[in-house]
Amino acid sequence: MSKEIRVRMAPAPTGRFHIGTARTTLYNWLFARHHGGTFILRIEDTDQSRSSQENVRQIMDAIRWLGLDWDEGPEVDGPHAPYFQSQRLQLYRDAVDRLLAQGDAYPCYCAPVELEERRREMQRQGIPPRYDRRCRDLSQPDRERLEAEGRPRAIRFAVPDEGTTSWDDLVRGRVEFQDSELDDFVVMKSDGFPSYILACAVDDTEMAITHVLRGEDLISGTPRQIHVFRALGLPLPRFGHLPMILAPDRSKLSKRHGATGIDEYRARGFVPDAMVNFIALLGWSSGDDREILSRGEMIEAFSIEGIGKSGAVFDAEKLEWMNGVYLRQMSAEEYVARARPFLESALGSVAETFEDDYVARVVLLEQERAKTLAELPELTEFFFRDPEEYEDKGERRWFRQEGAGEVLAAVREALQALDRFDDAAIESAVRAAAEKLDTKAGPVIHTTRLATTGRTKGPGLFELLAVLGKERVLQRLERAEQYIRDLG
RNA sequence: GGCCCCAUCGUCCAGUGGUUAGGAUACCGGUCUUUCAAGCCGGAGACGGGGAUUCGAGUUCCCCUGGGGCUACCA
Repeated sequence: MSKEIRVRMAPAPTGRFHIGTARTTLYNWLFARHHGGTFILRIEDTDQSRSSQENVRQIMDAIRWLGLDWDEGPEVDGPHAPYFQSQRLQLYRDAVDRLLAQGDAYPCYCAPVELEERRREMQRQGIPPRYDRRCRDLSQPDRERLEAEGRPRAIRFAVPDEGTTSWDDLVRGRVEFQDSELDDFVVMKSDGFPSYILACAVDDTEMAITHVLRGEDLISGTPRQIHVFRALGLPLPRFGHLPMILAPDRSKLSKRHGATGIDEYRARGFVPDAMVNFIALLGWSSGDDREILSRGEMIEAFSIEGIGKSGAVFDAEKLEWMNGVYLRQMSAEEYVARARPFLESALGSVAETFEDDYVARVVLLEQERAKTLAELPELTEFFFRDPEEYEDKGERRWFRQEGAGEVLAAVREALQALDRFDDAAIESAVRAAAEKLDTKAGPVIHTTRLATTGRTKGPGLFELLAVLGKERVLQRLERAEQYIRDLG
């Protein structure tokens, strides 16, 4: 019964691609995929001074990194190309001309500074700051005079004085605004570029968008847009306004709250699947208790009914947990491939000095411990460099113990004798050494760990030693023995 | 200030008139164990307030309170 579903994400390239934008993108994508519809990416670069190519690139990078592919849009094109509003100016001009011809819009010659001044004055008097419509009923001679003066002009939409504009919001139900609350909004700026309200309405129609899913911050623009659609005789899409993503203090998430850009999370070692899963659950629920959902499961379960109405605080701790889950369930190949860049940027080119296989075995040892890829360099540093010092706590507990040096010597001798240096062989050698020393295995293991890694925690000792390799292990043990002798 | 939206554990979600109000995270305890994690088991932790409707309200309605968004020639 329903025609093909077409949705779009229409970011303005005026800043980084942040969490909130990512979620809107994701919901649109899920909605399209769930219904076998089309997901379109459109760049709303109508703000000439703040848009940049660099931001466009970053936005597309981020969306691709998240794995949300668009069916129509920049670089993939489609039947409604171009997908940059800055390249569709004629369309908006035509629309504005029609509005003008119909008397639904009029030129406004007020300068921004004047507007600003009047706005302040209204605020001072405690009345709602709104455009006073002084250019709405300009006489023809006045217009010609202003025009002759070469005054810049914007085009404003003439909103009716009374009436109500309402729609059935997909997530909120009926929303209603009094037209008397609306002022005569700008539909085309003096630089000849359309305003968001107009461009968006025109494009949504031209691109045959059926559902507009966007942030709640745009809800008050909706009645204005509806006026534009109606004046132009265009069919209305369905609107759905998504709740905001909030900072821990429940205000709108912004830079001052720390990382908000998707690229920042990427740099911090989060993986796309975890990001997507986590963000999906910020304001949407499959209806059951599942927390970890694959993309397929999300697509399958996604519905607008499952979207909540209230704002959701972004809980970075839960994201970390979820990222850990994804890291742990990731295939060894993918995990290693994703981990490697983080090691190299932090530790220099480990690839030059260490075999690929060694690096892979190292990071694999930490797969179940890491919450983010970014903590890998710190976690695995001792695999690439000899420990320069020993943790204080460990030193007091193990190295200053009577006979610590003998313990290490015994372990070293036992390991020295090994031909095969693998987990099992190491384990039995170490345990045998402990037995010979007539002590429990625990203290021997801890002392050995400290001697070979400088730390009190980390991967299982036997696996760790096996990866480190016999030569390095023996060397480090010897050094530690010397260190202990020097302690006196 | 005006308009619009929202309101269940600290946080994210279930719960669509009858539930010991459920799960996840974070926190605490236990267990496993060579450490740290992970896992497993357990604990603590919420319906903002007041009316109304009803035999019965977290669930419906109204008011209050609280929070948020918008209030640009930005989107």
